[in-house]
Amino acid sequence: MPELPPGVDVLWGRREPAKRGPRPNLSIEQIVDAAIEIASAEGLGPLSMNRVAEKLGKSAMSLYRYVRTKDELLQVMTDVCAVKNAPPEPDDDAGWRPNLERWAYELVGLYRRFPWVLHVPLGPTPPVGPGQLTWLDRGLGCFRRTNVPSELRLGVVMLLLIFIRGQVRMAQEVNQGAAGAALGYPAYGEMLRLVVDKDQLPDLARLVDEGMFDDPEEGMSEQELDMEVRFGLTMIFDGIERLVAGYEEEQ
Amino acid sequence: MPELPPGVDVLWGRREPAKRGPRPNLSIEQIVDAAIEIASAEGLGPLSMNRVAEKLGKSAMSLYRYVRTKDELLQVMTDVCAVKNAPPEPDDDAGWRPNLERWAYELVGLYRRFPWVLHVPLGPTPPVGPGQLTWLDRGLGCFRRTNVPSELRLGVVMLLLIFIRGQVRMAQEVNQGAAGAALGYPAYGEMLRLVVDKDQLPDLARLVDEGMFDDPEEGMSEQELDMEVRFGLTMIFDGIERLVAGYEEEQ
DNA sequence: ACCAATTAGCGTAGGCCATAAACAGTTGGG
DNA sequence: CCCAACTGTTTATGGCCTACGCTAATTGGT
Repeated sequence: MPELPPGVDVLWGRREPAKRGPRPNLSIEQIVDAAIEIASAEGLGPLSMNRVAEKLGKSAMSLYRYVRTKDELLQVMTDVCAVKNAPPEPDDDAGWRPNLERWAYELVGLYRRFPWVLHVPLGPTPPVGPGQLTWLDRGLGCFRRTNVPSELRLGVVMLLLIFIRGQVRMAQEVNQGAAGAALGYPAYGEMLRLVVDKDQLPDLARLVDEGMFDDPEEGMSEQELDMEVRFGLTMIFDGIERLVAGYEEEQ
Repeated sequence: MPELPPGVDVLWGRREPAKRGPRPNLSIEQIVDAAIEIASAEGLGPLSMNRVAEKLGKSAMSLYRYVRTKDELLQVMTDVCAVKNAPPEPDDDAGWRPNLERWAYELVGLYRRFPWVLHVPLGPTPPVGPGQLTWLDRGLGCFRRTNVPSELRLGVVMLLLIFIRGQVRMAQEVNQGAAGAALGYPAYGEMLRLVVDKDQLPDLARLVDEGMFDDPEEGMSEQELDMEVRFGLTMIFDGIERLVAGYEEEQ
């Protein structure tokens, strides 16, 4: 059996319990839960091995009996997060589009509830944890009653995964900017007015003049965020629809 | 005049030169160039203030006369990168789609040439540097000869920015995985076969059986990468086309 | 001509961080 | 009972960013 990348054995419960030695006073679940709690409350920045251990009343080094490295902990955290927030089961009576739309908006909700997931650095391999693979599977499952070829299914689901990740992250960025505005920086629209030149950036200048960048700084409501996502997703789904039109319902 | 966020004054050349004191033996351009060189060659990980200073034959602390913080350096680096690789000028005789497609593929090329840009942490505000704003402007400019409303223009260009960022980053991830495969991990398809259960992840299992995850591990060629991007972009552009169809060429 | 103000570059040091290595205490198998 | 395995801790190393203070260079004002 070849060696698996870090964290995979943990996630799939393939780590054999120790036979000899003192009984563990800690568990991976506790560690991961504590880490998730910190990250959810304060972000990835303040998440250090020391903080996690402190929260558990243990020493920092004790964690390394359960986790090979901090990066492994991060990878496991993200997958556990996906396990605890499972994707919706596709409804075989509905069409692929409503199913996939529900899947997409659930994913948006997950990223919005756990923003730090978007900042976890990429692991040494593509995702192989049960959580992320389940999300992938349920996305693919939306095409179960169609004849869409496999490559297209994978392409479409990947496209959605990528876009949703990016979109929610961008929304975070804007919100973060609004927070910085409270710290003394001028609002985004204000700053653009200071630097955007009508001759050098004419098309952008027009939008700035129309005040298109003025409102979002006030801290977008969830509704507005939803709107942004909805816009992009609608466009993508329209594209998908044209692409898979020929294969639909040809059981 | 309100205080601008870090780096903006530098990028727009609004920092007044010192009147008194010894002449600077260094310049922001040199520092940024050196940093970009390091990041391009080895990535963001080995990029430390010490490395940059070392490359310039100076001490680490001397850099702080030109840059307020390391994060400011990173923000400036990304924008300078965008300045030196300017977007294409839209051709007023062509339609919006070919123009926007050229713009999109140029952006793909930029991210592929400077992968570290995708890993620069987000700044305290949305981008306000001349480089990034120029890219935004040229994207918007593709709709110059249409009547597409401003909100839609912005939405479309944002959608493309987000998707391209995510897609290229994902491609990097896969390539990185292939590199890790050389380090002893089994190939991605191999790993999936180890963990994917036919009962729990049926739709994914089918793709795994078909060998859909087997080839990309060999280190995708540029051609293949282009294919992946092209697939997603085609889908998006089809969606955009439907969305803006009503406004086209109604001068 | 000269002093005071300003600035460039550097050395030191402090406070974080991840983690390698050695050690003390606990447990089950032979 | 004793050894081997295992847990949790202590200690130590090396890296990082950067606050602070110093020296030396340069210039404006008088």
